[in-house]
Amino acid sequence: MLFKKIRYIFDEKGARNTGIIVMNKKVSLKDIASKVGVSTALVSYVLNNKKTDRIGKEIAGRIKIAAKELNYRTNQIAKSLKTNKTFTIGLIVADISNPFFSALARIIEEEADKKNYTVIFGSAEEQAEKSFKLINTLLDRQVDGFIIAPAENAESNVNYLIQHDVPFVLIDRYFPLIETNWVTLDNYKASLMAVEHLLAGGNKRPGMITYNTTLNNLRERKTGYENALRKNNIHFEKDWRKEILFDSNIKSSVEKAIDELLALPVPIDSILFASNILAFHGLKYIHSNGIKIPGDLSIITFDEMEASDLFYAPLTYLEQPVLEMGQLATKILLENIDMKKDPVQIKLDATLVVRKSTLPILFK
Amino acid sequence: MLFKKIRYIFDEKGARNTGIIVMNKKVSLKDIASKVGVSTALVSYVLNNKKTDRIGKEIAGRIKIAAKELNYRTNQIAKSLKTNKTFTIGLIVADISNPFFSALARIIEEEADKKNYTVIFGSAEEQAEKSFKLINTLLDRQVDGFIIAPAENAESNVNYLIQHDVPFVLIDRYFPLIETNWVTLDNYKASLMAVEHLLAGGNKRPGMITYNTTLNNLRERKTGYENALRKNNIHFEKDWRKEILFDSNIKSSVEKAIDELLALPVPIDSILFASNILAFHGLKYIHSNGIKIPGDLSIITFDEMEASDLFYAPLTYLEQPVLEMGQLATKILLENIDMKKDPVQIKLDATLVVRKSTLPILFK
DNA sequence: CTGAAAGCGCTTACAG
DNA sequence: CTGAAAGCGCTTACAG
Repeated sequence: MLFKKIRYIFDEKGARNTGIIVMNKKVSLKDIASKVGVSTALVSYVLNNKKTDRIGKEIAGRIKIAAKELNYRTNQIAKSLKTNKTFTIGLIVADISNPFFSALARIIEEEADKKNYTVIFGSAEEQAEKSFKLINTLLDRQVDGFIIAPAENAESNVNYLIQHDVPFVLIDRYFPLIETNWVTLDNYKASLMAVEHLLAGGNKRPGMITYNTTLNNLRERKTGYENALRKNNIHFEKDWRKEILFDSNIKSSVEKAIDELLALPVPIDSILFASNILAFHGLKYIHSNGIKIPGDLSIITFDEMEASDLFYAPLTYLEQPVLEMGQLATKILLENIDMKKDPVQIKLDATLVVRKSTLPILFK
Repeated sequence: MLFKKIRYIFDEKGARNTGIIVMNKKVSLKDIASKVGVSTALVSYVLNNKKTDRIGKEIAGRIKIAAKELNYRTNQIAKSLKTNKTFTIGLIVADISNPFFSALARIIEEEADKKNYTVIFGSAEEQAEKSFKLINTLLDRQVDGFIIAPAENAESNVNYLIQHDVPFVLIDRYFPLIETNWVTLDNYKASLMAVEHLLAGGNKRPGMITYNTTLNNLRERKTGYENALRKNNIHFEKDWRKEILFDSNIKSSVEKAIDELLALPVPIDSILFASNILAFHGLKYIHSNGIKIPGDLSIITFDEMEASDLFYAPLTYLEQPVLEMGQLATKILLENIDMKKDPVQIKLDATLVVRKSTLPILFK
């Protein structure tokens, strides 16, 4: 990756002297300095617009011209070594190919770029050990900070960052006991809203399909569901809620869960899915079993479900403010990189997008 | 991002001398060297497993222990400056949040990680200028090479990389006149196969909806379509093919295209969509107009269309071998980083996944 | 078997 | 207004 470059040797007056072909060499400050006949220090000052008041206009002009002529590009690695700053942030999510995370990645990339930061990413697959490995790999590369969607049981990772004074912002999930920056959805509120929407539509026995995890975002979705029932004087039967293991075969687990929910002595009449992936598999199964939505079953889910636009009953869903989430996380991180600040903790509201899958019973 | 670290001063024998608290300092080779009482050179050799035969076992052991005790982590920036190698690759695609590209990103990340490479990404939004800017930003950061899905008219970007001797592999698209590494789908063959599938099902007038672009992957899809008609003695009417502008409102452009295809004196009886995005919008519109698939219209599309699993007529599609594509591109790139090689050009076959949307007319 | 020294390409405190 | 020099944290050719 070396530049083939013709470098000329110049005398003090800048007149071309000899043409010597130097292969595989990028042009450095030194090349500019020797072309113009000044020190590298001066070149550095001029190109970085520092001490502008103290440097002769004429010489500054000549330096800039020479830099352009030689097609100079600063070696950020060298600069980083000296300044101890890489203008790079590490993004660690569960899986970059998950639509939610890739949407976030895109937004973070754009926000970062505005401030001349670059993004390195890694997928930790919901595994704390993988995440720890990634953190260290990226720290070795001297990233200035992290945006992380932490895995279950990754408290130690987060504490590691705190101990080492590394700026970071958690996204999507956080650990209630650890005082740090995070930006997430108000999952409790969203879930409560979802279930109350089901109840308002005339449903009496809402079920829930979620993951079996201690991740607080999903725990809050469970609590929201429970409290919505309580508030509405509906006794919560624990058989109404099914929890899927992260590392199980999601498809068959969801199918089994639905079978069980519908085989109850008094079956549930509606389902809240805790994620689009769960909803996708659930919907396919429900549909293939000839169960009518919303007639037999009302359905609501977290996360946008574009896939259901083509379904006869497009799904009602809780839309996450991904744009705001990504922008805020990046903003908070970059501020913390510039200067250590007090932790900022932000819960954003979901938007309930009502569609056919929760049509009230009256109109079914 | 500095490590708070307690550093001790040791005498030549390695016995702890004084405890001085040094804040915000990462441990360096020098710290290990002074702890063990050897030169940094020796420490470097030991930790990199170089010249192992020449270094005393005992001293090597002490160095390794000290490194572990001090929690040493090598500063890759410093190493990169010296070795002129960053173990970083740049990934430039149109949009990282596009499922096709985020799937590729995930695979590339994994392949790269196996060889201790890290990935920086950027979205060029199908704009050659944005792509050029990204290339330079990442070059400044001394990436070792690139994987790029080049934008239309980005030949100059590619030539720039060639001139500067930067290793890279094009993915998804390439420029026929530029001799370089690339991995793409055999778009011509895939398109031919798709149209012949439509014809074999009894369709007589297949239409096509694609983008108006000179990108060769999409051009090949056009040629494949034309040649399939020719091979089967069907006269190609140019009104059968509609081309959407990249920067138009995709949804309304697709709707207009479908209106026109169906308003022909003798309307088309089937449609090949050149991408999942086109198909998604097309399908929604077709469905909302009460047109039956495959009864009134057979549909086939490029790219997986998970979304249509829930549709009453799941789409027949041409599946791209994303895994193979990502792995090959990464492999070729890393080989080229290690040593300059002759260009490798690979076309991979699509898999035709037949589903209900192209049920033969006999069975409609 | 081991170390002193130079150097990667920058920045910047300091001296003039 | 300008430059010489040190130093960021590594690697490695060279000398012993």
